[in-house]
Amino acid sequence: MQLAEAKAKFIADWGRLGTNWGINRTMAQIHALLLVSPEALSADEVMEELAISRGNANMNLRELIDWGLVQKVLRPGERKEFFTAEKDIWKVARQIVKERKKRELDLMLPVLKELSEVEGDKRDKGVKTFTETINNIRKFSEQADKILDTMIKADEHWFLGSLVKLFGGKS
Amino acid sequence: MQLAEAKAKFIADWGRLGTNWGINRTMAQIHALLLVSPEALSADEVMEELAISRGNANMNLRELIDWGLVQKVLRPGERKEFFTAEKDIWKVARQIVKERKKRELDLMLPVLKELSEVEGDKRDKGVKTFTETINNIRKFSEQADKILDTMIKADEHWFLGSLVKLFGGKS
DNA sequence: AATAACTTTCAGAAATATTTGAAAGTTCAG
DNA sequence: CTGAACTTTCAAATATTTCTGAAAGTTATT
Repeated sequence: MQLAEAKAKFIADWGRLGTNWGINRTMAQIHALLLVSPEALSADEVMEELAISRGNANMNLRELIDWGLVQKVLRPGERKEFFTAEKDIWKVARQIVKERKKRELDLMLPVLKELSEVEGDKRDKGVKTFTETINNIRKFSEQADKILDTMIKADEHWFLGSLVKLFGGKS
Repeated sequence: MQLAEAKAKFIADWGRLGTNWGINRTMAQIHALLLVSPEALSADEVMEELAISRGNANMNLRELIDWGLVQKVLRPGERKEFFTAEKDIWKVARQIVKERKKRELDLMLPVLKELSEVEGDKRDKGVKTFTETINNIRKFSEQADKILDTMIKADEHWFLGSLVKLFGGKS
């Protein structure tokens, strides 16, 4: 397969994958494009490569920067802004975990606490099942919270090393 | 908070969460409803509680069964089918991991292999960056693949026990 | 202060995903 | 077999999300 074709396939697949995970297709595609670009690209280059509008490119680049996956690069003497993506996949994964945790798990924990305090007779089956389920989810979430915090802070070598040791290095 | 209100909040929040992860809102809401229902519910009860159509209820219940998160229950002497959700959150999480892995990671790995074999001069910067990035993603994915397989097979106690030991039990 | 070179915004248009509901299909008791 | 009680299907309607592009905003230069 030639580079151009491979690149197009990667961008399309990364976009499809994003869609399945609640990330908009274009945002994932821009990310894919920058991941495989040796140099930082301008908004115009992104627009051109992906055949999208200026507004769309701008909005999704901003979102990617927000997620900490892309950075602006300024070239001395040029007005234009260029964009480049972090290429170390371990760092990318950690950043995504960090952001999703912040946007979802951290918001969910207080809600679960509140829900676990529902009023009512504990001998009532409805109340009992509700409370038990919520408490289970809560316990699970709190454990996830700790583990993810550790992962966010961890260095790749240490983290994967530990897991591989834990789970056995050989498949 | 009273049970009815708490239930409604949980269903709404679980639905919103699903949306962020590429799962359709109604499917997540049905799942939430069944998670907190002491008894299995009929399609009619689900329709009524969530104010959705018969077709919608049927399709999303089927999807949940497909994902292994919900089971049909037949009551002796009744024609109607009832639906119940697995309530052990660890099992639920494991099941979701298992299915998503099957639907996404397992399909992605061969694609990454193919992409990593792109033709072209390795001294070309474009080819070099592409190959390196793909190989990085591939290595990462293969490691994830192993770890997830272990998790899928693991028993809760052993798995979380190991992680907690690894990451330190106290926050 | 005027202009050029950019970036950002946002209302309306377009694309995508989800839902409805009525008809068709199935199963079973009589 | 027939009809009642259900479940499934799917084309059309609706809702939601995303995208466009022109106008407004910004910044640097002369």
